[in-house]
Amino acid sequence: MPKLGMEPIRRAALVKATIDVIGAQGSLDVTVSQIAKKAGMSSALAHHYFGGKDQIFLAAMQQILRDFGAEVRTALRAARTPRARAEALISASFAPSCFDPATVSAWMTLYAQATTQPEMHRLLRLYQRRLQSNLTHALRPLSPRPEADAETLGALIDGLYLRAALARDRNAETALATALSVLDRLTGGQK
Amino acid sequence: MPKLGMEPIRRAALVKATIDVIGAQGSLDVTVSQIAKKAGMSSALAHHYFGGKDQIFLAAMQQILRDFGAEVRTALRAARTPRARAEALISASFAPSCFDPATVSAWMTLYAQATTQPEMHRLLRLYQRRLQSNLTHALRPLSPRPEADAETLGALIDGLYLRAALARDRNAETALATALSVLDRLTGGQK
Amino acid sequence: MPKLGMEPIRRAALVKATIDVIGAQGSLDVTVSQIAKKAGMSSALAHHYFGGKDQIFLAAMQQILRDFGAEVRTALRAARTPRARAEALISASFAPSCFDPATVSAWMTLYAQATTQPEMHRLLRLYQRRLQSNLTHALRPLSPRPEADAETLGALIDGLYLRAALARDRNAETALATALSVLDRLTGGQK
Amino acid sequence: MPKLGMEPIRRAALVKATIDVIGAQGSLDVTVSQIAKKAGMSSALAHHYFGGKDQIFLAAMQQILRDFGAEVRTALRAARTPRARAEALISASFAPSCFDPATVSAWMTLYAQATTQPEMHRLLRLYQRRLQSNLTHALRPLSPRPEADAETLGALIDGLYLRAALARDRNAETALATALSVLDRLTGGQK
DNA sequence: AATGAATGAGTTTTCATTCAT
DNA sequence: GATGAATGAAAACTCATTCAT
Repeated sequence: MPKLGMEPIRRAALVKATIDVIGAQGSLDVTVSQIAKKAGMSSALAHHYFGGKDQIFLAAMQQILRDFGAEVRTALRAARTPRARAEALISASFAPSCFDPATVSAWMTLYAQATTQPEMHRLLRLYQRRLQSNLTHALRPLSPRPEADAETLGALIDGLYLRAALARDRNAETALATALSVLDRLTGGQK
Repeated sequence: MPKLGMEPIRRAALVKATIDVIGAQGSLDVTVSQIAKKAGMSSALAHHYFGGKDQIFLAAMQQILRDFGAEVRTALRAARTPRARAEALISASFAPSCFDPATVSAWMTLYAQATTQPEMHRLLRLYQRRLQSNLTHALRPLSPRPEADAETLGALIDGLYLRAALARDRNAETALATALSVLDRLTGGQK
Repeated sequence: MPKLGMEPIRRAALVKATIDVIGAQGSLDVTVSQIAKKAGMSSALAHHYFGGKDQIFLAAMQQILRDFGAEVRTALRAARTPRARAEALISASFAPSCFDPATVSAWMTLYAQATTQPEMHRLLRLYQRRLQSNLTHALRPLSPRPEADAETLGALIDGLYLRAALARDRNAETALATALSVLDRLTGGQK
Repeated sequence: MPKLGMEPIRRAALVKATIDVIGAQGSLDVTVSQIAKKAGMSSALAHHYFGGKDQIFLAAMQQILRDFGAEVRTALRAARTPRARAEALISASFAPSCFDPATVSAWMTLYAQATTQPEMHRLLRLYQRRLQSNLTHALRPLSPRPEADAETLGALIDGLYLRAALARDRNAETALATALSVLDRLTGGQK
């Protein structure tokens, strides 16, 4: 068995460490040194593998979105009806993992940085398009205007998440219930 | 007799400069020196009048929310029916001034900082509660569940704003239309 | 009655304020603004009357030494014998007023600044010469080597004060007792 | 393999530079930049190795006391009789190295800072206790009240040092002679 | 006489980044 | 592949001092 290149291992460790550190201190004001230390290596090595702080951050965001995407896919796979698929998409957005402090901070960072950093902007758009496309597909059999309703639902999800994430009292359930009730209205309660 | 009454002038100038600088560079990574320079004074004076960077920021955010609040009140005053009041609230959220780059950056900053800075968190909650209260009041004659619908509309507005603000192509109108159409559905189209 | 010039009043207020502020915060790291505020005037006025921070400090030190000198003279006036005079000189050095935090800080400052600031050095020498002269005079009828013994006693007083002042547990009495017992030995217990 | 083991070297260089700079300018108002420059490195590195200015200062003071302690131990080792030990302790306090401008400034700084900085206070107490203990031990066979006499001698040494150090005309010898003569009196001239 | 206004020069401190080994 | 060493550049903040009124 050949000795594996360290690169993917190191990169993964750094990405995980980034998310951990952001979560631990609930803020994006983390230093490369903190991240590298958490990942068990020198900050010089972090630079070596990523080139710079921005890219480490970017990779961490990508990872979070990738994780989220995976959860969504898993949920979708288990859903047997269009209605179930729509519900799965909504539920995934309010899953406990989405309210992990690290995830919340990362999302807020993403929003804030999307105004200036093209890469972050691209990432955010990617997430939005994917959600839009998934929702549209699920709503097609249920709604006369699937695109428009998907847009509405997507925005509603984001807005509800924003509020639930920033409220100290974890009311993810309320947010979820609200979103599902809107789904009901949009689809006339069809299953 | 010394030159008198500069404090409010300087403070206002600094607040304006803060918004300008954030808007101009589309990012929250602005320094006190940049702000002070833009406001035509030394950074020392900025510290003298505000005490520190955080407080300058806070004052700027408060100003933005105050401006927004004023616009909302003006719009409400012209509205003669509950329906018109609801529309006014929604329209105000998608007014051109809300899409000014400085305003957008400020909002994103607010979201990002609310996770850690208690003052910013308080400010954001204040905005949310005010919107919620205004919407509930407007919906009371139109909806059987005014609180729940206000919550839905509030979150929808935030979500739509987020998307419209971050999309480079200015589609505030689409967002507005979407929000109004949801208002229609929630109220059964009553006027 | 002519309206008195403000100058002496302001200067006195500033000197007092300086001592107060140093005492209150137990450190020489006080700003002109703090002092001026305490004295109820603007820092600009403080500069106007004193020319600069160093001079304010110097005046404060002079005041402390002047106060100490006055106490010494009062004590000497009440002393009827050489022995009583020597005791008065020693007692004055360990009077409660000498252990006032402001006084202690001022003395330490004086020592520290005497290495560089000629004015402070002069002031310290003045104090030392005066003590030396007073002690010598008091010891002349009691000791075969009044100068040498005065030197010894003077240094001992300084050393004991240094230790008592820096010890948190106020042991001025012990220090005083030690000094007096050495006086006894030097003079063979003569009264 | 990176260059290794610089930490102790850098730390030692910084400590030495601190003492040098304080000595050269005879004042405690030295900046980290000055120290770092003298030590041939960037101020950032100084912070990296020490964490902050206060800790650099503290380390410098500790070094001075350590050096002094070493001199004392060396002198004690050569002393064969109690009397010789007492003389050694006294002589060490008036050794030429104690009158090096840097050392004098450092001592004055120590006194001045001991009123506010707990670490400095601890350091000073440590020195005082060590001297006290050494003197007591040496005086035990010579004096009926070794503790009290040690206290007297210790304070006398401090007071004489203070005066000699601050007098521009180097009269360390006179101070030493005075201290030794008091030792004689306290011990009845025993050898 | 008095002061609010204003600042320049300086301080400590932080950190992403580079480099020699 | 890996790291300790090192720094430049910049940040926030402070304060004695000056000035116009």
